[in-house]
Amino acid sequence: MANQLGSKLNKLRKEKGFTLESLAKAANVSKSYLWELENREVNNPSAQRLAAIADQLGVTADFFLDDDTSHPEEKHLDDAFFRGYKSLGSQEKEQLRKILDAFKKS
Amino acid sequence: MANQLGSKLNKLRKEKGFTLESLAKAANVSKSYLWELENREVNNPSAQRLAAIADQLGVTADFFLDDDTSHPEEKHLDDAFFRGYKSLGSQEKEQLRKILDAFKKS
DNA sequence: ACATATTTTCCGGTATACCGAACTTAGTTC
DNA sequence: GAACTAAGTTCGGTATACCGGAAAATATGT
Repeated sequence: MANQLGSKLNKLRKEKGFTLESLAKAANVSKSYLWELENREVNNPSAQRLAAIADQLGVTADFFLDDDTSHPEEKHLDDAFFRGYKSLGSQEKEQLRKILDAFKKS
Repeated sequence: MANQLGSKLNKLRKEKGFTLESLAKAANVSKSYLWELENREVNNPSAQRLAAIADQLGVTADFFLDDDTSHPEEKHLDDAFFRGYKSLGSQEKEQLRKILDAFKKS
């Protein structure tokens, strides 16, 4: 599994129930290249492709870039959530906002 | 100036008082390539290089990647929502995340 | 107007990101 | 235990990311 990016990617992919091929298709990458990302010693994917992959896995691109020293886990969950939220239509956003307000009052 | 990434980069670089050469040196990139990023029609920098550049400019790599689709007024609402979300406890965040996932599937 | 210092643009070459398709391995069913 | 299937692995080739250095262009001083 070789490198930092590789092991993170492999772990996340399996957690999300993706196979190399299914994730490759979803993120518009070849599965052979996906495999290289997970297994080769050194690699240097383009920002666009990495972002596409990260997107499918529900995280942000820098999740794969940061060396996790402190506890970025929650931060990345938050960022991913926010990105998902932004992709919604306005009436759905509105519903989420109301739910949030309800939470804040308890 | 051609592309989205390019104009953002050029603007930010000048705001921060960098010349092509000084930023290139700071971010460990060749100045010629920096120029290409700013001026060529199409380009596809690696995540690492883009992150290094973004770092020197005091932004995150995603800054160059997101297409700013949402309108500025909506953006304000979004940011406020995100701030509220982050102030929640992890259980409540988790619930919101599940609701978001449900929305995304429709 | 001329020198010269600074920044930007151009270009040839090399390394490698990324691909398609073939091959291997591991499960599953009969 | 052969025959299918789905997942993972390997590999040759092509496009392009990225570089060094040279040439324009632009700014600054005299």
